[in-house]
Amino acid sequence: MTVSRALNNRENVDDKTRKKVLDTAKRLGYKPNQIAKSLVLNKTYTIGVVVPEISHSFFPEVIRGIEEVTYQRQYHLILTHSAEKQKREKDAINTLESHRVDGILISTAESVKNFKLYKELINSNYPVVFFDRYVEGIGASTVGINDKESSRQITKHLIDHGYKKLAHLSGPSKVSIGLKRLEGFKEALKEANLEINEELIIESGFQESGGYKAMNKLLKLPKNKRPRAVVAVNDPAAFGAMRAIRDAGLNIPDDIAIVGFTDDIRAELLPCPLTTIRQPAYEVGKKAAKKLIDCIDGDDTVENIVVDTELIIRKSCGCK
Amino acid sequence: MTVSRALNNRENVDDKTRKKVLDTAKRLGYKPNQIAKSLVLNKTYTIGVVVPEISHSFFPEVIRGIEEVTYQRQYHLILTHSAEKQKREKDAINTLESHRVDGILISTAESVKNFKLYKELINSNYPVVFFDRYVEGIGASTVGINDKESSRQITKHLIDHGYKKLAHLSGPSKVSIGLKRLEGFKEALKEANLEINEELIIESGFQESGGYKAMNKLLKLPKNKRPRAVVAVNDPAAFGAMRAIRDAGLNIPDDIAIVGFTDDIRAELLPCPLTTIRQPAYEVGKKAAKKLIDCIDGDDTVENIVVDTELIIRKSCGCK
DNA sequence: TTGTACGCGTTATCAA
DNA sequence: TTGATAACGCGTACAA
Repeated sequence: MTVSRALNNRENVDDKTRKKVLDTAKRLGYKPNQIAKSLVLNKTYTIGVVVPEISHSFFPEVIRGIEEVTYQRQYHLILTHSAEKQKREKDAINTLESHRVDGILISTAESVKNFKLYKELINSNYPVVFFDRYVEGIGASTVGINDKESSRQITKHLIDHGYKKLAHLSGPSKVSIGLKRLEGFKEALKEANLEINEELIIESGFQESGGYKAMNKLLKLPKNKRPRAVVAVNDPAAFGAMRAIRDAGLNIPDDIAIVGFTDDIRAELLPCPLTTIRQPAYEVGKKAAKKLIDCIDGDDTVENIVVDTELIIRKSCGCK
Repeated sequence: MTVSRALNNRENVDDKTRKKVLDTAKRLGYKPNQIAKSLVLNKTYTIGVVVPEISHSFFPEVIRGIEEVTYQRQYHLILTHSAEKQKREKDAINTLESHRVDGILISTAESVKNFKLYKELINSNYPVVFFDRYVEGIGASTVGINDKESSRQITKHLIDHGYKKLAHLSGPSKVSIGLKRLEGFKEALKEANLEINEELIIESGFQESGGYKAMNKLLKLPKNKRPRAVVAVNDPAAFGAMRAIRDAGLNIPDDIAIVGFTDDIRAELLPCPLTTIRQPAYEVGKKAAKKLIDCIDGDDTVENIVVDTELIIRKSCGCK
């Protein structure tokens, strides 16, 4: 016990004893066993992170933000990856619980169809914060952007520059950010008194391959029905769509204009740089981690934290 | 004890008892406590990863590879980030030890000046595998590429196309891959009987900013001493250098040719696509994780695993 | 200031 | 097949 006190810099230890303990600890290469500590304190100083993908742009930046905060606040990070699969996400959450992480940060996988697991987690008082792809109204805080408003804004940008026939490549039907972006798209059309043509709203999902396929469907429409401009749910989907447009021998933006969402690192480097919405990934990571650790420390207010986005105008929209 | 046996699917439990246990466990929402398990078994099924950066390209892919293997083999991942700082790397390793991870994967930070900490780790029989930025000859396995040979190859490519005055933007002087790439560069010059001009070898480090600064130094040389082609230690350094060249009003590759190393996702998208060496990041991650888990499982052979690279010829070298 | 007893949740071991 | 006991390494509570 005296050893424990000495190692933890408590007051009530004789200086000589303390020195002896510390010297011996050093000599023997003693390393405190965090596992035993966790067991007795019922606290691991570890948080779990579940990301749906580890691609090249958005999520690594978010993770960097999370890591920054956890490092500062002396927490650690168990990283899991759902690969957009519901089963893997479930496995991840279960093992994070088993490892008794103090809280969990989640960005939902594309294929998640119901929120029972999340609800159970939250109802059992497990601290959970969603980031980017969130589920609202089930009692957990969220950190994200204003998807609807940002989507409305970028759609309006196209409309303001005279485009009238707009298509939308939408996200998976169950994922919040996809739905909100779709809403924003529709709202912008309504505000401009443009007809909403369901034929021009195609589910692409979040991946490049889906964007490619979805765009090809649009390109198969008779010429007079084809869209003049496309709002993609995110940048990867836009990249796929751009490839489809180019493969069809058409020009961006002269034949078809297109905009994305994310500001992927590749967006500005493309042959025709992509107009998009910049999401501050690093900020999202930091705020999510902060909120989670606050929750762990007893903050039980549920917040929906919104970080600001920025419309980045490049060439693909043909407005510049 | 019977409960433990039932939950762990052991043989010697009566079927009725087992059913009762499982039902009750479910009803109570029982989740095994991995922490307690770890304490008694002295095994956490967790590995620690130390990366020097979480940028947009190489390391996220490596991590994806690591995650794939750990998921399959039922391990978990504690991710730490040294941000290229020696102190943070040290903190990371210490806390990973305290968390009793079963093994550690390390890619060394740029600023690490001595290997004492690594040696202690390895000498205390802690399973350690280095990946990408490795330290050889201290008893740990490594997974990387043949840096020297790849560097020699890409340098030779430039020489074969007639360039005679070559510069090198080198990595930090203490990091293995930087040194090896420098060696490869020199070797290619020697083989071609070209003079090695130390004035044209400048330390840029691994970051874009360093590449920019280093290139500016080269550009300040009198015109007749300036290099005609530049071999950068990696792609980010090359990106910085390209910016410096463009800022000086010069053309790539007509005034100065340049090549990189990594095949960062941005390399092919640049206005002048970058000739580079492709490193199979995902493979590196998988092989490193596999080797580490093998070590944990008792494999005590020290291997230096080399994964193949590929020379990717684009426009920046002016050879195509 | 120092030390003793106990408990965290689990498994191994050995006895019933 | 089931159960009792001890142990993993640590911190809390209390006693000396």
